[in-house]
Amino acid sequence: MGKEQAKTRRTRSVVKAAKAAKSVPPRKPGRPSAAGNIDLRERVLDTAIALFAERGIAATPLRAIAQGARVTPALLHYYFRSRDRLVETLLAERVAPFVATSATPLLKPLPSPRATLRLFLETHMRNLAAHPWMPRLMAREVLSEGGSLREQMQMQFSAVLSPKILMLIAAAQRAGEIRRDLDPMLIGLSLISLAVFPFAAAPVWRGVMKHAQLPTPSDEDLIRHTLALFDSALEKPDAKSKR
Amino acid sequence: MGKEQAKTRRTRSVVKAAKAAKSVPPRKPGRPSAAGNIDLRERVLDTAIALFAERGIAATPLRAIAQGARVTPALLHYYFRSRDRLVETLLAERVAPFVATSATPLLKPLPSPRATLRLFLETHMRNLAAHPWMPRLMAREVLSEGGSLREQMQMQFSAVLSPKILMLIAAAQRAGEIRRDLDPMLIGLSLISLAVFPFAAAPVWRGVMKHAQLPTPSDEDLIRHTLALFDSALEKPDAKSKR
DNA sequence: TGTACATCAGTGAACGCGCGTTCACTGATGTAC
DNA sequence: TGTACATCAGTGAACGCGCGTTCACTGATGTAC
Repeated sequence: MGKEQAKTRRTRSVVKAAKAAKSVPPRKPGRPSAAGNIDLRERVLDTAIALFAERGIAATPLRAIAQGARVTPALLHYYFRSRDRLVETLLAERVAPFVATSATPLLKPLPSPRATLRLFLETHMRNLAAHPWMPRLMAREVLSEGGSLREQMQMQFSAVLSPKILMLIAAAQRAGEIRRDLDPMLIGLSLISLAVFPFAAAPVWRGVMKHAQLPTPSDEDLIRHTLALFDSALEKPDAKSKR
Repeated sequence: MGKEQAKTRRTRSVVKAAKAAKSVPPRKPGRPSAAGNIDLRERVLDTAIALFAERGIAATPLRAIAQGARVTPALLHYYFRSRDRLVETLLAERVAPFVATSATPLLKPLPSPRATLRLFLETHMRNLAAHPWMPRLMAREVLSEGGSLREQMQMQFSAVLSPKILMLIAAAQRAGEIRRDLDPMLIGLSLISLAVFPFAAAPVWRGVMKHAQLPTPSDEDLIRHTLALFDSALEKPDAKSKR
């Protein structure tokens, strides 16, 4: 239908276009990328990841993202080509940098493995606190059986984070810095649980606290508490009696 | 259209029906509830909760549940009237009993608050291990902003579990059974994290372990490990030096 | 400098599809007489 | 005992709706000459 009109429109300018095409080795004719579009793209990505973390990826319609970012649904396809590609983009431009930030202490280890582990825990928790959408997205989508993010995040974790963490734990055990009677794998799992779950569940327990009219701990309180727990939990059971 | 046929069909038997209706004070005429339908209903509920835990509630179509339980989508409406009511039924018949089981140690506390806490942790983790759909459903739906389960589960937790747990922790602190320098609220949060998250994330870390060709800890290993961590983490920091 | 126009970012309206739900209907079961 | 039929559990096909996606199109921007 309208395809004919578009073709006509293009044909009308073929001669001039050919002439213009001859004079453009370094710089194509036409308008270069405009000014405010980067802001717009970022706004869409921010809205998308917030909604995904809140409702789940599969349960969030593109129209909701569009409405949240005050653009048309067609724009999302103009920028990202498809819903799947939008999710991929989110992984590359939001999740991957997040993982990289959390991983920095592991890439420049301190002399003491235990201190490195502790620094990782602290860095990771500050990173989680600074990006509230991340723990919730992790807690939800990593669990999804066919989740689009899951395989990729699983790969990033198993490839980068988890071997390094396991090695640090084992090294700390060998150095006698932490108790030796626990499985390094399970210690790592406990650390991730202590770091991620409280942030992911924050809206729930903050709601419970408010309902009970109790003071709500801040993110900083939570980080301090978890580090204190880390300090004592892995202490070697010495001569003193337990329980 | 067909409504007319149905009306005719009913009209044809009005006389007999009126006669029958007169002779039924205690027991209505007609066929009482059949034999195998309870199994079918349970099968639908089992399928539904498994799929909800796997994909998320909002992302699971009724047709997928019907297919999984080998029934027609229309049957789900015949049994549960609507999608929302199916979710409510699941809460009442699957989630509530689960919460009740986990709460039993809290209702019959031992003399020692610390021992009661430990028993709760153990009971809760065994309960989680026995119902693999539960930790995943919790980890996912409790986090959902507008989740249908969230408010109700939040209410059950804030009404029953969380005050009792907080009181136990405070009592154990007062009795000198555990360290006093940590916020009871944050201790409770850490315990729930340690109990729930590893089970919810089990498919992920089991996948990572398999990929790295490492032996995978069993549920029982995880429970033992977490209880050992509980024992040492809350120990009072005595005279001996830390770190 | 002026003007013609290629190219850009972005849109409104419509598409087919799968969703939850509804509907008239069926064969089996059990009751009444 | 036989028979008429009310009531049951369960179904196939279709409903309207909201989804992701596509399409022809527009006005603004910038370039070529």
